[in-house]
Formats: sequence, C-alpha cells, structure tokens
Amino acid sequence: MSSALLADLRARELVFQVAGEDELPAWLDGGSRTLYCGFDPTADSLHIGHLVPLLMLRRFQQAGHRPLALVGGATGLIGDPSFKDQERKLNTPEVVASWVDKIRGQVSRFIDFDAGANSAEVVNNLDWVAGLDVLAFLRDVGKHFSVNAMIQKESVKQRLDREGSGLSFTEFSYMILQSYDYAELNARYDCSLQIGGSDQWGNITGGIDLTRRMHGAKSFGLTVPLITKSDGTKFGKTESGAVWLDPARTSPYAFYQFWLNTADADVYRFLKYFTFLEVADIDELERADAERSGRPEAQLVLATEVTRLVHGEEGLAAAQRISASLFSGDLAALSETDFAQLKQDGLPSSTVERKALPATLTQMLTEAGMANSGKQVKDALGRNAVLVNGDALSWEDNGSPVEVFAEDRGRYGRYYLTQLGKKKHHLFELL
RNA sequence: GGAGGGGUUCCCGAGUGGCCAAAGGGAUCAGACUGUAAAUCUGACGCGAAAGCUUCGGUGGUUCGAAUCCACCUCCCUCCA
Repeated sequence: MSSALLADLRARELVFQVAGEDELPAWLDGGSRTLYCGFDPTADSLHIGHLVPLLMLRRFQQAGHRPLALVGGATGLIGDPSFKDQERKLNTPEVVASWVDKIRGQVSRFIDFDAGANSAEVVNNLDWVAGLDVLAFLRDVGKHFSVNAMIQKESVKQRLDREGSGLSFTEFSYMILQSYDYAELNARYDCSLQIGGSDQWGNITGGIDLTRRMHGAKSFGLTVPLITKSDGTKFGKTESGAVWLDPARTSPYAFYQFWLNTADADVYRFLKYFTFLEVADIDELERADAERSGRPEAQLVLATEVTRLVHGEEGLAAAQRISASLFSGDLAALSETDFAQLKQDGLPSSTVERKALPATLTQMLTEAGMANSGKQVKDALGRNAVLVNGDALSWEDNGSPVEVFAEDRGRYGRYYLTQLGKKKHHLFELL
C-alpha cells in the first residue's frame, strides 16, 4: 500500500528530493513506519507555507504510518539559517515556549491521535536538548560533524558568500541540533523518515548521517517542493501579509478568499498539493473547466476543500456565507440577523457611535483598516471606488461622514456595508 | 586589536551643501478591461481633509540652508592579527 502512497505523491508532484530512494518503497511496504516533520515556533501560528508538510504527515498516516509532529522548542531558540539571507533576532525563551503551545494545538488538527498502532504524537525537542550539557554535546555530537562539510551546504552558502550579511555560530549550529533531533527520535521512536520543505534538505541529510554514526541506523529523508506561483511572486503572501492558519490572525473568510483568488495557471497544481481529492478527479475537473468558457470552477473547489480542512465545516460555512452576500451583490436581501451573522462570521467590522464619528471618511476608513493611509482612500473616493450600501461616494463626501452614515441611509438604521474597491469590505454599525 | 567599506522612504537602489519628501525598479493600493482571474494601460504610493508636519543608523556641531560637511557613538561587511 505504501508504494501506492509514493506513486500518489509523485503524481501530485509532492516529492522533490529523496534520500535512500532505492530502498524507501520496500521499506515503507514492509510495515507501519514512523516518520516526523519539524515545525519551529517562529510565530504564534503556522501559516499556509507549513500546510504541505502538515498534510504530508496526514497522507502518510492515512497510508498506515505513524506521524510525529516535532515542535521545535529548542531549535526555535536558535534560528534556522537555511536559505535565509540574514541573521535572525533571537526570541526569549518565554515567548518561544508560548508559541510552542499554540503550534502544538494547531498541528494537532491535522493528524489523528487516536488511530491505534499508528496514532500520531507531538514531540518537543526541548525535552531532550534542554538537559544537554555543552561538553557532552560537543564531544558526543559535535565530533561527528565536519565544518568543512557544513560550509559546503547550499543552505548556508549564500550567507557565507554574501556581502552585507554574516552567519553567527549560533545559527550555524542549528543543523547540528536538528540532526541530533533525528538521531534522538530514531533511538526513542524508531523514527526513520524525516520529511520537510526543500529548504530542509541539508538539515535532513545531516540528520541521516548523524543517525548512522551514532546509532548505526539506516534512515530516510524526503522533501516536498517549494510552492511556486506561475507569476513568480512568492506563494502565501497577501497585501496584509502571510496567510495564517490561526483564525484569529486570518479569518476563515479571508482564508477562503485567498484560495479563491488562485491564478488559473496554479489552481490544478494546488489542488494536488493541498487537497485529498484524487488526482484523476482533479484532472477531470481541469478538462471540464477547459471546455467551458468563463470562470473555472477549480478555485471554488480548492477554496472549499482547504478551508474545510483548516477551519472545519463551520469555518467554511461562515466563509461561504460572507462571500455569497458580498460578491453576489444582493445586499437588499440581507435581513437584520444576517448582518449580525456576518459580523460574527468574521467579516471585518466595527461599531461606531454616531456622536463619535470622525471628521473625515479618510480617517474613518483608515482607522477601520480598509486602507493604509488617507491617500489611498482619497484616491479611491476620486474614482468612485468607495461604496456604502451599494452607493458610490465621491471626494466631496469626505468631510461629511454624518450625512453618509445618516440613519435613513443605513440598513435597518444602523448597518453600513462599505467597500473600497472590489474586494475590501467592512461593515460599520452605527449606534 | 589594526586597515578598509557600508547603514537612504516596504524591498532593491540613485543621490556628495539649496532645484530633495528624495531618481529608477520592484512590491502594494485604486481605476479601465475581465471571471472577485492573467496580461495590458492609467493613477496613487512618508503623514495629514487642508494648512502644514516628520524623514535619509543615533547624538551633537558647522552653515542663511545638510541625506549630503565635521565630531563622537552604534550596527553590519571584508581583509589582516
């Protein structure tokens, strides 16, 4: 069944590099194996860049293997230099510890802890690194590493070559720590496969080498490709920054919209990366979309699937509710409770007291987070791109929020669905 | 410790005394076109409704006037020890 897994992964183009390629299929077929993937706490939430490896763990689990999600309480204190172009700031132990907790919770959504023999587990490398003493570490672990080899690694090369940046010993040692994780997990859990992003290749092979040297054990590594976009821009970024998995940082609605806006040139590839739909079905969808003219259906499928995966049925329903009311243009159909529901569903909204209305619309919309500066609002007003409950405003209206948000212009006397441009919506409730 | 090079608006990167809120590119935002795409074209892009205000690592000087000159400090890079 595992050769089938590998075949499926390849069909999805999810396999970038493999260490131990010749033996891996047979090894996987030989029984339920333990594998791991590490997630360093560099923020209080994971983002969609982490999604592919996360889903990868799940794919392996579905194929009968046991996934370990390693949260890097120790490595997060050091900072991974791999392909970073500059040294990173160190976070305090307290902060990292709090992030570890959050990320442990997030990771847990994707793998099954109650699957009998191949139940997943979350581990924290701080558990075995914290007690390590320096001399023992240098003698027992450091001795296995050749600096000559380490500086040959592609992942640190640009930092060594590049003018204007350097590489501290702290970050340089990261690879050793992560390698030690692998060796440790191998000893503790018989874990013999590590997966990760392609930027982790150097760390993974380092771990394989160390595992062999310390324990004489054979282990494997597999990386997933870097997710690229056809237009060359970085995947996972929006105007407002990264797309997070934490609903408090990126609402299910915004999350859904992110996927909905996937370019045609990327969407079928992304369906293979980010969903559990069969490859054949995705190909079929692509064919169907190509035959039809107009908007393809793939984005809708992608947004639906991934939102459900990350935010559950409820999150998906909320995202769909908001999207439908905002983009189908049928505002008049919204009932009073619908408005309340939209607020609850995560449509950006704010409550303003009538007597506390700002003097200008630029101020008001900027404060609401619809624009970064008054200039942008001004620009939009000048182009009839600001609408309140469907009516376009002009620059002349800027000084008179009181009239714009007058009671008789509101829905049910208090709701003002405001849009700036086509995609930015904000619901003002005036009291 | 020594020698040299450098820190400019989100990023890259011009700018060596006034014409500089600071070239150019990228990113971003808005408009047209569309499918809530892509490509393309247009406009905006330090803050402010405006008057005006605040920027060029930091502090203090020189000067009518400084991102540009001087002093000190700080951070980074390269080479030497």
